[in-house]
Amino acid sequence: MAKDKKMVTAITSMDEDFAQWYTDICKKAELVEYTSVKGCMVIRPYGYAIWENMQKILDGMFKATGHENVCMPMFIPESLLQKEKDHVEGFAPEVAWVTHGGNEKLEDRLCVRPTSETLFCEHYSNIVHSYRDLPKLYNQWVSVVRWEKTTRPFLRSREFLWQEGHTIHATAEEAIEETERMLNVYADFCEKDLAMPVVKGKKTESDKFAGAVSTYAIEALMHDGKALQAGTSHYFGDGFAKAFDIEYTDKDNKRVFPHQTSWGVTTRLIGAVIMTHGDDSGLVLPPAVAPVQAVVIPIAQHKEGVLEKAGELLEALKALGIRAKLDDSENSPGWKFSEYEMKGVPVRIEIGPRDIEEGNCIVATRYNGEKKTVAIADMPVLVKALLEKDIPEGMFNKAAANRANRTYACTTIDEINKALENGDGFVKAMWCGEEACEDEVKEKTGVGSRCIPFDQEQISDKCVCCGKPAKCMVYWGKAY
RNA sequence: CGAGGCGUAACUCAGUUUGGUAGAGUGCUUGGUUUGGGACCAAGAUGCCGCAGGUUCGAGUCCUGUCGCCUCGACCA
Repeated sequence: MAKDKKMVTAITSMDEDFAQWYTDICKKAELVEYTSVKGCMVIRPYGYAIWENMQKILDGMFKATGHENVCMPMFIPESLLQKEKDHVEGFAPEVAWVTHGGNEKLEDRLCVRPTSETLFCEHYSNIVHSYRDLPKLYNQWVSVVRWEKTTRPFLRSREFLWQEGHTIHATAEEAIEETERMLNVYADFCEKDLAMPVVKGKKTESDKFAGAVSTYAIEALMHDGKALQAGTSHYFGDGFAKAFDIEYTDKDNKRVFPHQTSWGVTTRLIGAVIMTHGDDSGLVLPPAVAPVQAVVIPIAQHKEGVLEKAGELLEALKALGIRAKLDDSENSPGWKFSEYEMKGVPVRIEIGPRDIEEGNCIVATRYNGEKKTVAIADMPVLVKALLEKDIPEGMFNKAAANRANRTYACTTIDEINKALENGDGFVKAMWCGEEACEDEVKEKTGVGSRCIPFDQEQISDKCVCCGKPAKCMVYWGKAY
């Protein structure tokens, strides 16, 4: 039976087992393949193409805001890693140490970079001497290694690809401005290009990056109601400069410590896209990062004229700058429909003998399953409009609606627990600012603080935990 | 690091209880018929049963050890 066959090949439904659904998509959409090293995966061409598209857009945004790309070494000497106390304490447990061949005996052990603040600092101490040398607005696209205990494709791997921006400024004001600017760049990218709504905010003290004065983050809510940190931006003050002896001479010939920032996003964004937009038929990609934006599927392609017409449609799409593909393989049309749905291709165009006779084709949009008949002559322009406007907006609104349904404003611990009976989600609740209350909320409800959003609301005037006067509203949630 | 699960064909797995010639479906190759939601028929190829010891006439199956992977928790991009 055809029905049984479909059961065999279908992915696990997201309601049944969200984690399994996620891994099924990663494998079936040919994004990743496991390797013999735990937590280290092959990012396959289709998955890597998504990352390349993300890189291209983000890199353009970085360049537009004055940043330059550099490349630091992969290895960090232990002595260098240890210069900033909080930083090393945060990262030491998960660094990978290098053993090497040959006779060379290293007094100073080397680790593989878990992040590159220390390398940038060492470099800055060599090249920053005068206020004329500032600012330096650097970024690098590399991989880093953190020896995580449990791993999942894209969400937590031991080696992952990212970009890390590291900037150094004459004043605190400039550095703080930079920190906020880059958080906004990330938020814009997520919302416009990934169609993924995010909450911008500040991390609590306990959740700060190791060595930072303050950490900002964008938080997104996944389809299952769990929160995912999609990007971070840190303000370091002059702490690293002091630890690494970075000093410059200002206009008044005084020795001054500069102020630094760092900010990053990773291939985790691919995981975020999967878990924000995906459905039981597979991946759903936002057009901006989809390796294939439109796929043309010929029906009864052996019949006279069908492949030729399909080829014309392909060329018409390409002429408008659309990343289009024609699948003229021998697989059945039904197989192709399922295949490109699994791969999340935003738009599908069907063309068969019947359509050709009528001068039409069928345009199907992935995220909402809509199919409509369109005159062949109008198709390319229509598809372009779909890709640029209707689909990203529709996807964003769908994700935003899901988040709204799963966002609960609560004034007491009991209310939080009651709200979470409907399923995981964001909890908006007031906080007094004490770490003890932060911990207690997590212990009693399972949700931890995600961030203190810039857009504050007055849910009540009392802390959700201790009832004392509240300082701010916090977004709480279960984290990935 | 704690708890659970799993390692047999490219993939998903059966076979392990009770030791006796290595199995199925999918996929792959070839030929033909098909094509508007994972098509059909026919013929074919594919195995260090994770690895190492042990018990035995004989081990995928029993014993010991080991390595790896997955999921869930705690920690983290």
